[in-house]
Amino acid sequence: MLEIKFVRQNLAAVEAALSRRGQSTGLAAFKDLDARHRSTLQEIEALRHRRNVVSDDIARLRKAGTPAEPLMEEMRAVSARIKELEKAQSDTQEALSAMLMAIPNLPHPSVPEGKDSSDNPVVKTHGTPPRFDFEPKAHWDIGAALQILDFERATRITGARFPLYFGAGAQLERALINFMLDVHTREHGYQEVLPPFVVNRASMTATGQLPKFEQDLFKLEQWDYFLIPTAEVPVTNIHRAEILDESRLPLRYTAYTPCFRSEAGSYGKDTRGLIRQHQFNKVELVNFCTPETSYAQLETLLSNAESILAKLDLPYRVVLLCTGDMGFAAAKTYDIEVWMPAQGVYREISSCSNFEEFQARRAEIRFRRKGKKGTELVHTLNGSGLAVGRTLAAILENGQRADGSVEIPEALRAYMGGLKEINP
RNA sequence: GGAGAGAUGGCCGAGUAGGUCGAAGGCGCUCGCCUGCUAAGCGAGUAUACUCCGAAAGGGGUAUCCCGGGUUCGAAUCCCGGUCUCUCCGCCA
Repeated sequence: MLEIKFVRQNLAAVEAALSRRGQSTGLAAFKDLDARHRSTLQEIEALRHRRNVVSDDIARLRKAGTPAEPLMEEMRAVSARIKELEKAQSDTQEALSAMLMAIPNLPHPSVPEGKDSSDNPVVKTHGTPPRFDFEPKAHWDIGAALQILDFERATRITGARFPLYFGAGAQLERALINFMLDVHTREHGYQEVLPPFVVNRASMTATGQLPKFEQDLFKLEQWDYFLIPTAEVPVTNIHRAEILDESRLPLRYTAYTPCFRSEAGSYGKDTRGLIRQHQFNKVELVNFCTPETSYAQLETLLSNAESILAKLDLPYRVVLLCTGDMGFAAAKTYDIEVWMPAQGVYREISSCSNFEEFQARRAEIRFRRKGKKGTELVHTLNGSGLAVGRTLAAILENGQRADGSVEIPEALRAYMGGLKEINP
């Protein structure tokens, strides 16, 4: 959420920035609504002041034994008027906040203008795609042949787009989770957390999934609770409504969770394999820091996520998302894309974003500087480190051999009981 | 699922025959003094948000004692609803 004062004072700039995102702003009514809200507020507050003063007078009169009926009579009218104004005020307030909640974050100046993913510049390429002297297979075919992935049976258990792993596949997924958590905690200094996988509406609102994107979420029947689409939600909300001490920043967490996404509107896309599932595993990195350090932290976060791919010897590249491709809450986002040989493309495997104050304002996560009065909002960042299912898919495709076996990256072998390859 | 208790400032914790309570006291923290060696003592200060005035420094106002309603001239204090926490019973990995 943007600050209402900022929107008020920079309405034209906000609209311009939003049009860079390819959004129609719908801010036409803002100015009027905001003005009405503030003038009514002043009126209400003046009346309340009058009431407070007179109430004290009444108390004094009564103590002195003087009748106060006339004043009480007057205050009856004042209170009725206040109630009337408050009712009107709550309507404008609601409209105003709905409007604010619907405004996406402003892109950072370093974010290139563009309309979709084809406009994202590649900022880095790492490793070389492997060369095969045979036609590389897609990971779903490899997985099926090795009997470690079984999407057909998964549909029996649940429905389309749920994964089912067996044997070395299940073990590999688990190995990846442990490997990623170990690297981030031991080498990068993150604190591991294991949060709830189900969260309430306030948490979803704080990180920006609600109110706009409810259709993308799985909602529990009978409860106003949701399955998390990413660990970002529960982990960012750890500190909701807190005022942190500056000395604790940056606060960095890593968390493994399953993620649940309804993938509304994605029918027909990536219908096969592990790329787009309703449930998948992810290790997430979350960072709370001071405003002046957040862009340096973003670079660190990105390199922390990249290091996993580097250690696994998977070729990847980093792209900078353009204005039209960024998520709702982000000010700047890098995507890491891993090489998928069967399709011959780089596929997103991590998304690392700086949200600046956007989430912190909704979540009321502030900090106090040493020796300074007042509070400031923290900046929040997060990134996948990494999406586990997609990493497994990349390992299968990049490590495949002509005989149908798959080589396990060296860094993972210790997590696989020394296993070097998965054989049919 | 059944029965009961409770939710006050960074923390602990007073405060109910409704008014002078944004809220005692303690702890913590900040600044100063004293003292001098890693202690104690003394003094002062120490919530958040919104809004108005002001170039600023700063000042005024409103709201907030879990949340939402209600009663009342006036509510931290009374009434209703909700949420959460704790205890006991039941059930359960």
